Formats: sequence, C-alpha cells, structure tokens
Amino acid sequence: MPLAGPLYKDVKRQLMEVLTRGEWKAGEAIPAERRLAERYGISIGTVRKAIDELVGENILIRQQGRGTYVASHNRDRLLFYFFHIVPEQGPKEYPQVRLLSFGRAKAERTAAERLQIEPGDAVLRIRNALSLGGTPVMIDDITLPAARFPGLTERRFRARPSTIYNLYQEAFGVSVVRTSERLRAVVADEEAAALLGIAQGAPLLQIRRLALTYNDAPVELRISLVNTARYEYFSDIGRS
Amino acid sequence: MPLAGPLYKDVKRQLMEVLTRGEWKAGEAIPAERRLAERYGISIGTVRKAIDELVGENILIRQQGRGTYVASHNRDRLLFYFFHIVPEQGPKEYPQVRLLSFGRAKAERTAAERLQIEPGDAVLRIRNALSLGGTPVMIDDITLPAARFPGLTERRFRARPSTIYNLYQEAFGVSVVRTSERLRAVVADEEAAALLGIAQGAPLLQIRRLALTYNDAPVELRISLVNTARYEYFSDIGRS
DNA sequence: TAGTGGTCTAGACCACGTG
DNA sequence: ACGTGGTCTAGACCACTAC
Repeated sequence: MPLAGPLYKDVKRQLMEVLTRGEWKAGEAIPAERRLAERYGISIGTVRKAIDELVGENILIRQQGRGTYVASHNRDRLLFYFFHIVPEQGPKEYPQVRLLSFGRAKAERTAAERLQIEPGDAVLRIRNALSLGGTPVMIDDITLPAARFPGLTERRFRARPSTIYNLYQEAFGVSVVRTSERLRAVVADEEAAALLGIAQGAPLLQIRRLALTYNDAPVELRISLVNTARYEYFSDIGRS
Repeated sequence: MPLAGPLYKDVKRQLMEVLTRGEWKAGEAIPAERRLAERYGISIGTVRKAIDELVGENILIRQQGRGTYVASHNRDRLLFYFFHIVPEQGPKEYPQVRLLSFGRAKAERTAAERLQIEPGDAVLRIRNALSLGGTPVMIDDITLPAARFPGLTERRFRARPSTIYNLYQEAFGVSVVRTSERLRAVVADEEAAALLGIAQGAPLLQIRRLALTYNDAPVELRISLVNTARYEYFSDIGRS
C-alpha cells in the first residue's frame, strides 16, 4: 500500500488506532520512543514528531525520565481543560455535583444532528446541579448517545469514583479530548430560578457544549445554565 | 554569558527581540532558516524548533516554498482568531464598526491594574457599535493606555484602512498576539437597550477582554455587550 | 546504574512557489 | 532553475526518574 502523506502522520494514525482499540489504557505508559522507532523501523525523530502532535492534542502526556502516558481524566485535568467557570477573584474551585434526574429518552432532531446519530435513537438524559463555594451556581443538562454507554445506570453514575469524564473513560472507553462551546445570555425560567436560588427573569449564561473524542467524534451534548453573579466564564485562547 | 536553558529557547528569545524592535515588520518575510542557522552558527533543526514555537503562538507564519512571515492583522485573521461572535447558523460574518465616541480619560483602579499601568495614567476611551447582517448586535468599550498609542486621534482612528488591531500594529507597532476573555450574563441598561434596539432589562452577554502582545504584555481592555438573540459566542478549545 | 524523554547535529532529499 | 520550508535519518549527548 502506497504511503499518501508524511511518514510521521502515518505513525500518528497507527498510534491513534492502538489507543482507540484500548490496547494502551488511560494512565498507562506507552512504549519508549526508541522501542517504537525499532518496531516501525524508522528514525526516533520521526516517532517523536508523531508523539509531539498527540501531546499537542492532549491525548498523550510526556514526562521526562519516566515515559509517555495516555492522558487520563482526573480532577486536575477537568479543572484545567474542561471547566471554564471561575470565581470573579481568587483561585479556581472544583464543583460539587448533585444529581437531579437520570432517564432515557429518544433523541430530538437537533440533538441527534449534533451527536451524529439518528432522530429517535436512544439517549440518556442526566441533569445535575453544580455548586461552587457551597452554593448552587450551575445546572447541567447532559444528553448521551445510549449506544456509546451501554449499561450506564443511575446507580452506576452515582457510584462513579471521580469526575464524569473519568467515568466515560474508565467504564466505556470514551475519552473526551476536546470540547466546543457556544454561549449566549438568557433569562432564568421558574425552574432554573428555583434551583439556583435567584429571581425568575434574572440573566443566566447558557453554554451549549459538545464534547468530542478521538477524530472529533461527538460523544456528549451538555447545556449548562450559569449564574454569573459571582462567577464567570473564562476563555484563554492561544495560550502558550 | 552562560546559557541557562536549551539553545533553541535562546534563539527564540533572540528572534522575539528582533521582532519587538520592529526590525522585521508585519507581513514581511524573516530570513530563511538556513541563513539563520548560519548566522547563529547552529544547526537548522534548532532554528526550526525555535520558529516552531513562534508559529504555535501565532507570531510567525510558515509558508512552504515561500518563506516565514511575521503575522499581520487583516480581516481574515481577525475573524478567525479574535472575533468569537457567530450566527446561530451559517458562516461567520465580518462586523461593521461604527464609532460612537472617542475621548481621553484617567485610568480607573481596576482598569489600570489589568493594563499594568498606574491609576490616573492617561487612557483613551473608544466606544463602537458593531453590526452583523445590517443590525447592531454589539457595543464595544475600549480602553487603551495612551502611552502605547502616542498621537492616536479620533480622525486617525476613523481613517484606519483595515481592522482596529491592524491599526495598532501598523501605526504603533503594537501586535496583539492573543486575548483572554471573561464572560457573564447581564441585563441591558437604558443606553445599551437603545443602541441595540432591544428592551431594557433584556439579557446581554458581557465580554471583558484583555488583549496581549509579545511576552503577555497587556495593551487593550475591551468590554463588549452582545445581543445573543440571533448570534452566539463560539469557543473552540484545543482545536487541532 | 539503567532507562526514559529532551536537545542538538549535519546532512540528504522532497514538495512547493516563483520566475 | 532556484530558493523556500517540510520530512527523515542516525547518531551523540544531556537531564531527569527510579531503583
């Protein structure tokens, strides 16, 4: 088979394949660069270039002297990469999650489109209230394609030992790699106002997040409502 | 002088210095990699690694077969990197800017802190209304440290041939490299409501943006109010 | 001490854009 | 044809981690 593009892109693709197959699990080290170079019969610099890109995409993590590891979802990573709500002043806080409801439903047209499934396909709907500094600040409405999360039950969701994304990864092999978010200002309806302890009609920040795994495949749709009276959404583009 | 870290970091620093001095101007090509390697008496791979980082920070732009160029601000770059308001559906649009007011003032305490100047230092205050698809969608309140923009007048601001950031770069050598933004939901006051043609008390998206140049030095503070009825803020983190 | 990733070299050749 | 950035090699040595 002829090689289309650069060699290192091909190596990257092969590494991704092994990762997708789950052969190297989250948190584990992948083989040393020298070993990979031998295995593929190429120069170490080419292996490094392939790994460089995967590191840049937060799929692998290099640690000098130790090895290269498959990125795993823990609290720190959540806070750093995926949780964008910060106090007006002071350090970031980790949110406390309280489950409000858990159920099954059929996908609406727009949700199906975003998740790249068919309208009417089974989805899981999860609703959480997130608290920061002890007070509820945010309501999350999660929609999951049921096919990707077989056997996910309310009990299992409740019993997760760490973050939600960690559950996806550990229990279903679904690694969220990046997200894309759309924001707008809305007014609180009766339900949201009650849950957040604010007046009906108060302004709320609505976040529509699509979470993606390898190859930009969508795996979760999440609509959040945030009370930005004391917290804000922080976006740092092109950080070095 | 002893070399502290890696050689390529030092090369990067030297390249940044030349850029900061304005020796290589925006839009121009920098010397070829082979020439730089000769000049510094190092290997070409090391030069490439230094340039790699500057490219990753959107300071330089590589073009195979042509050369490596100093990133310059034009409409396309604005739209792609710095303008995050998109239609609910359909392609991104370029905003039409209308100047509402232009004046001088003394820096407030919080603004001074963010801009890393002293309270009371001279600042320029510029207010614009931005339209998308023919209707006003956004109000921008810009605060500039006057010291960085000597001789910027209302006429000069009005006469700019391209984007605002292009003006900063071409006329004052201030290259905005990245921004950091904080968002919240607020309600429209009387003035904003009138300018945006909406009801007083309607929800608006407030964006507090700090624009940074080389070495993360702040150069502009901008507070925007966005009517997100038909448009949204789009944030794509960690795109490859 | 052994093994890992990080840096650096000196070159060859390829792909692309321009004249 | 020439000059540019892009890829790839084969190796040396350094910096760090773990034992």
